[in-house]
Amino acid sequence: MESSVETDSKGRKKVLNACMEPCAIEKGMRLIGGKWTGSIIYHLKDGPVRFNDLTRMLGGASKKMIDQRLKELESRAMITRHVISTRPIAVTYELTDFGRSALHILDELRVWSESNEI
Amino acid sequence: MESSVETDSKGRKKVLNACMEPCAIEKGMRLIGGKWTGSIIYHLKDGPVRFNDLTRMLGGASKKMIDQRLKELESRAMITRHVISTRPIAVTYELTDFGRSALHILDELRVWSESNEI
DNA sequence: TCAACCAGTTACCTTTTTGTAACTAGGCTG
DNA sequence: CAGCCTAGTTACAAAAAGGTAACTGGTTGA
Repeated sequence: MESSVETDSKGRKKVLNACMEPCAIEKGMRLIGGKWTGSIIYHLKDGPVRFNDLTRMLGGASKKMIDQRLKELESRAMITRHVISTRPIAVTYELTDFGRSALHILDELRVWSESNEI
Repeated sequence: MESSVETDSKGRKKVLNACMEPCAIEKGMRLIGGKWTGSIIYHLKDGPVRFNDLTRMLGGASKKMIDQRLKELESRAMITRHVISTRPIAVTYELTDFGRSALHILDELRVWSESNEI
């Protein structure tokens, strides 16, 4: 991440340590920066939540969106899906330790964001 | 952000405090979560940087991308643009105090992201 | 029986985003 | 003169993302 630019005697520029494709910040953003992704993680912080309850909590997001994000998060091992009953089908989503490790970043983001209000 | 779901005696569900449209986390993500946005802010952390130097540092991003992001950031008062010479035109971009206030979040994101490597 | 619940899924359409490559217009170097 | 430098801009095309609303197939309660 410590990129710098050098100029040789002829004015030709060269970069040291360029961020090729995804540098750490970009990679991190791709994990928690998608639309609604951060919000979903944040709403799981107090324990397992059921699918339709999530859709209700995140007023602006469609089921399709939430379904997509949940699948992404599960494939990255940030949440787990548990079927707690098959009769009237019931499912909960829960943070893994890895998912939980992102919470402090999201919480700082929330505090910062709330302090930006004018 | 403290959404919860209540069920009445008839099993009907109701949400308290649903996140309508953009809750704090979503709003924050829209400020620093765009593609390359976080990286640009982060690369300005040590002082003013020139346009083409930024494009060189962020190897994977096109000029168009960077141009767009810079304009967004400027319109949100997170960076400022300075023309330092018109003859051979030269411009630098610099963080404002507001832009700088996002750095600690990005730095935590970077640390977290780097620790995720397998 | 009607209506609401569960957890999704599906098709369709629109919007947004992103990438590519060429171009501006002038200046400096070898 | 060819080729790189400055900071962008432009047009075009392709790809990805997002929203809507209906539907599955079964359960439960009034």
